[in-house]
Amino acid sequence: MTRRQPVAVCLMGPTASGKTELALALADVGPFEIVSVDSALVYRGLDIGTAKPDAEILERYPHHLIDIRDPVEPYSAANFRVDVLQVMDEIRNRGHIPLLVGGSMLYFKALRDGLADMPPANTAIRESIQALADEGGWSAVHARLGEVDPEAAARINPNDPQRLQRALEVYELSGKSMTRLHQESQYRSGEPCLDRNQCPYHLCQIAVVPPDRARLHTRIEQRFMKMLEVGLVAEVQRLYDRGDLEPTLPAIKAVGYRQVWQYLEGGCDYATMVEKGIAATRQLAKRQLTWLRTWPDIAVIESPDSVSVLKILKSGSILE
RNA sequence: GGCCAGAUAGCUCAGUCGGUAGAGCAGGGGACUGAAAAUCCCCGUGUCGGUGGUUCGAUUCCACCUCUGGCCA
Repeated sequence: MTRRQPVAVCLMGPTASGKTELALALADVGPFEIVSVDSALVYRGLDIGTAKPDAEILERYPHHLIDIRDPVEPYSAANFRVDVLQVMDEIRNRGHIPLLVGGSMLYFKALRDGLADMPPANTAIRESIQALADEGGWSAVHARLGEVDPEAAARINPNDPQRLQRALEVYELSGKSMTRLHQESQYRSGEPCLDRNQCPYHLCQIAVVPPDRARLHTRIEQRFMKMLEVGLVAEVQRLYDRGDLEPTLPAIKAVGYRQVWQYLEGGCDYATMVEKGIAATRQLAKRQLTWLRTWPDIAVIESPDSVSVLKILKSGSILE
């Protein structure tokens, strides 16, 4: 079977579902190079709490897009799309197949569907919008957005500061509404515009979806307790002690880090921190499963079993 | 042993001047375009500790009992 597009394999699934071990097993038997699709693994120094593979594993199984940012530098889905396409091309040029593994579903979506051509985040603009919110509440931001982008204002909940801020930011930076930029990226001269958004790879998408939520919850709890045992608090303490990191940064808002940070600040006791950290991980898994439930063109497996994955890859003619 | 305060959703608690009850957290479902491990939306029936009594009617008032705190011995 011939394909016009090169192939890449996507391994998706909620946190603690066993994606990493599965990827390692596949790398042993196929011409794969592992690419992390994870918004927290990109940060250096976030190791234990992100369940990042240890140095020895990374030595034997190189992972792309891990440890590519300092925690002070925010990473984004747009950055990811640029980086991942470049990495995938390099892998392809070596005659290998990209094995994309992770749980950041927006990143997978950005790769698959592309992103509209919009200005990147801008600190100064965000601060000015935050100032407007501090003064008049987020309803004031919502009202302002209603003047420049009524469709976005109708779509975005007035209580959703992140999306309100972004939508207004896009207008302030470009002079065009987010709604209009979104439309312009889909159509150019009245014709569907696919060159920018289309994914140049054929994606074979496989998801690990544990059928038993209670068991997943148990795994999550055990894994968090293990992280604490092997030094999660000390790891966050090192980040805390740097002095240049803020709890508003994406890296520090990551599951586990946010809760331990709060504990280190004296915001809660140890037991509460543990409880909140576990709950936050369960909630993350739930959101990831929500994405997966309606994700198109996906092969679902119930456990991280490399045999069933190989069967899928062979039936799709991705492996011999 | 005596006195006092509690006992209501998985947890912490509010409340019902007597007409069978509601918040936060947890949990479930959903949304998702440069912060996404983020951000936001929707979802609350539970022998109101047990047994009796008063009452048309008790989770609410009364008595006793059980349990948990605290104080006094």
